[in-house]
Amino acid sequence: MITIKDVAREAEVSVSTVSKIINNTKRFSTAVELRVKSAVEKLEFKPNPHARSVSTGKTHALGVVILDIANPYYAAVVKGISHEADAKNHTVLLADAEERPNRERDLIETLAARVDGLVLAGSRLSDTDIRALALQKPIVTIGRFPGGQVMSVVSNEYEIAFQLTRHLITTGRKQIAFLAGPAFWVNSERQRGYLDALLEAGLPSMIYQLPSPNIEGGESLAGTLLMGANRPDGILAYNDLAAMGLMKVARDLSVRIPEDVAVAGIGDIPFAALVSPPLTTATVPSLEIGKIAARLLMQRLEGLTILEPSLVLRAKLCIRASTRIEEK
Amino acid sequence: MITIKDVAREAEVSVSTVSKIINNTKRFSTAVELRVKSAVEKLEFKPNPHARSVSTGKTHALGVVILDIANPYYAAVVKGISHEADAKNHTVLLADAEERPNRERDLIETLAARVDGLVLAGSRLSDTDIRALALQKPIVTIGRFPGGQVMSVVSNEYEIAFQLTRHLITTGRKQIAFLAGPAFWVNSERQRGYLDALLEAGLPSMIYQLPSPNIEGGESLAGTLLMGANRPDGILAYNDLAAMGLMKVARDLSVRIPEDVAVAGIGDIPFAALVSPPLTTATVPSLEIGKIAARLLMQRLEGLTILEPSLVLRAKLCIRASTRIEEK
DNA sequence: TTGAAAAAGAAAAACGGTTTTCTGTTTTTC
DNA sequence: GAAAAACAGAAAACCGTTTTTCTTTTTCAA
Repeated sequence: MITIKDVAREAEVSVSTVSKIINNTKRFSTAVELRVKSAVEKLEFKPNPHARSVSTGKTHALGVVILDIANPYYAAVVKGISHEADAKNHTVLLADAEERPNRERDLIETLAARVDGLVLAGSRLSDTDIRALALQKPIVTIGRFPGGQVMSVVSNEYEIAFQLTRHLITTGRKQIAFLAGPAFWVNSERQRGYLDALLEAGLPSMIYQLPSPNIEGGESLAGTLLMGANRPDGILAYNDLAAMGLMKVARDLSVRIPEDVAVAGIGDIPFAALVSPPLTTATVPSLEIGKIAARLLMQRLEGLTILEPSLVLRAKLCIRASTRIEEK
Repeated sequence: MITIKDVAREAEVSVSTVSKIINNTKRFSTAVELRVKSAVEKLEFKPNPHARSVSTGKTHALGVVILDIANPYYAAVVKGISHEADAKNHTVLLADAEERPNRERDLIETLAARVDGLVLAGSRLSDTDIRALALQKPIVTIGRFPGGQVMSVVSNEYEIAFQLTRHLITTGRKQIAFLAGPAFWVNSERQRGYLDALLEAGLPSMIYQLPSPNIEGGESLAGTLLMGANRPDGILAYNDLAAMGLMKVARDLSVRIPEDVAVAGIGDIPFAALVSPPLTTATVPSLEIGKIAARLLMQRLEGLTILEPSLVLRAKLCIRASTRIEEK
């Protein structure tokens, strides 16, 4: 390993001089500056980030804990975060919680020690836990609203669920089910939106709990739901994955979509447009959400006072064929 | 921040004693041991990993550079790596190269400084570059075969492409196109398999270059391919994403699958079973590939001589409706 | 009982950086 | 033309660990 000492020797200056020139924290004569820079070039010196961190207490890295890397929704969020972090010369370190709270806790702990701040992209921890973490290290959550020191970026969950449900009602559905995700903020809001839309129309509600908010979850619920006594004629799923899992089983069972059952998801992952029929959903600005989260975090790291520590970005309806019935 | 010094003070022992007890690198009297351990408990002391790394030169972390986090294929690979790393108490740090070689280079550089070894899950760098990197730090590639010091895990690409193509031929296809991915080992092998199968059957080959090996790539190629003068009646795509992108456009253009064109992908990502018709593909043991890659890397880190630095795992055909024609 | 070996634990050096302090030279300034 | 200020650069202290070295005590065999 080639260290700052080697550079100092090569350039015939002191170690401190090299350090200051590298970080240009002080100006030197052009002669010295040149010697140092060419020595750095020649030896291909890369400052050891660990040593740097020990010394400065900063890492210039952001940690991102993803709820589930297999959920394409988070892929876009991550790209948003990365782009913003790149722009400010921060490194992004990712970790996949695999929907397991204990694993998430471990990851946060190990990651926290290695970065300046954390983004929790879909957490399974309690609000209290997250608030406690935020006392140690700047944290921004995505899709959660823990309050306290925690900064948050979310979208208008209530509204889109309300609108999607209303859309289902508009197409003439009378028995609309909601496939609920894990009991956290996002789900509550979506569920509220769903319920309020039904209330408004005077329709009954049917809520089913997804065992997991993904393809398998949708699949596992589909059997009872589609073949049960009172099959719904409309379904709003917690997310696109669950909706798509359900649609697969529907196809296997020859339940027609949207004729027999209309299905809507939330998220608008790239695959939502690929299935047949294409999935009605809500387009969540995931890239933008990631960007804002990163921006918020880095502002906090720079010591700026965050004016709006909680931002709500707007998702929009995206009506596709899975709910559309041809005009009769 | 609470440091080892605080613990030493609290336990009324020297710093070195604390260090040695924590890493149990030396035995102490039970009295001292107890004092130190309860001090650690009480103060919730977590050793600073950076300081540790500076001192030991080890990080106990593996870096994983993913070609594209939006490609679900890699999600499974990452899970495989994580599980194996967990089992040996290693931290996994992920980074998303976004299919951009320059970005990949940067990521590798920053990550290399923070970890003990690297997994490149689908690289865009040249074999030479990768070999050069492997001289600095242990590297295992997935889906590449750079040789030199580089360890590799791949699957039987040639064979599955051959079999898929032969399958298309068996279903009566005469004009079979290959949508080629980036010009690296994986693609060459798949292409070879494709070509050899055609050769065997005495059929002509049609190779189209995907602008990018993902949904958009498949979509952008679909227009000319499906509406052009000599439309193929069978298509083997470099991967599932490209196949699915193409299928979407086909549906929009009312080209029937598999009646007009049979389509096959490679990878068997979870979504391949969800589209309509379900996609014929090759099931690549992605989880297992990740596990083996991690195992290989960690063995090398432990100084073990790697007996087989290059492993080939077997993928299997997965025939679904996108190529199947009902018996007439 | 002695005296060498072993044990227990503290002190100090090291890891690779950054930052503060210090020491000579040049420049200013009047 | 002398004192003060500014400048250039080196030296030393420090960050939080581990590891080596050193000192003091204890143990145990002869």
